[in-house]
Amino acid sequence: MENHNCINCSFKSSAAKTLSKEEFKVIENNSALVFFKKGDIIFKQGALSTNVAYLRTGIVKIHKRGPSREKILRISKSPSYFGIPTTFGNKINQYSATALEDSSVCFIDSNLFQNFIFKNGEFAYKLIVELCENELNDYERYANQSQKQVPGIVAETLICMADKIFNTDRFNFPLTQSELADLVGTSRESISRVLSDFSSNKIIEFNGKEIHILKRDILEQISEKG
DNA sequence: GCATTAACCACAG
DNA sequence: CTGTGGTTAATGC
Repeated sequence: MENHNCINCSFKSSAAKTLSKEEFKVIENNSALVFFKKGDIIFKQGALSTNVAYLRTGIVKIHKRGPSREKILRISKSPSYFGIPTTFGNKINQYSATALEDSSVCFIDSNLFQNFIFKNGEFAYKLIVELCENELNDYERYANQSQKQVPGIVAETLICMADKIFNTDRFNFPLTQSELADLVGTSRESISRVLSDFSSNKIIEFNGKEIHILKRDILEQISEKG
């Protein structure tokens, strides 16, 4: 287990900021800080879940086995909890989490975590806010994605990544094309075609993993048109 | 009918 | 892992 100091951690969640010195002492002794490499599995669907997972740094994908392929449910960026539903909703993990970039994760004993929720209203409230925001985001994506055509969804996803994850129009795309297909519910081939199409129309530029959004206005139009 | 969209397959860098 | 061509099925003028 990594030596770690929670009270001085510069990656605290907004919920954790409400904890007292004493509570940090307790959390320090009942949590583990683990570093993951890109591609490492953080926890796996089907395994027993005994901890709450907090993404301290990095980016992960949350994914679940479907009837034929893997479905990517969400991309989660630090700082965020990403194992709450699977810890409290069901003893067994209902989904997997895999690091898309080098990441660090705090695993917190779930009994202790539960205790904070009981004892500390502000902590609980902050947590609920985070869970609600995630849920609303998911609803938004589901509503859009089930009705847009492939270019529309891909455009939406690129814009979302630029705005919410990387905060720039030029970034290293964290997913393979096949994973992007699993995220938006289409085929790998369609993704390849749409990206080439965007590229030949000079809407985006990409070589390998690096994506550069050249014409954001057009991309937004495509996203809205569906 | 004819066009469009996208999935599935196959094969090649 | 990605790019492309052929084929097929569904849907919409």
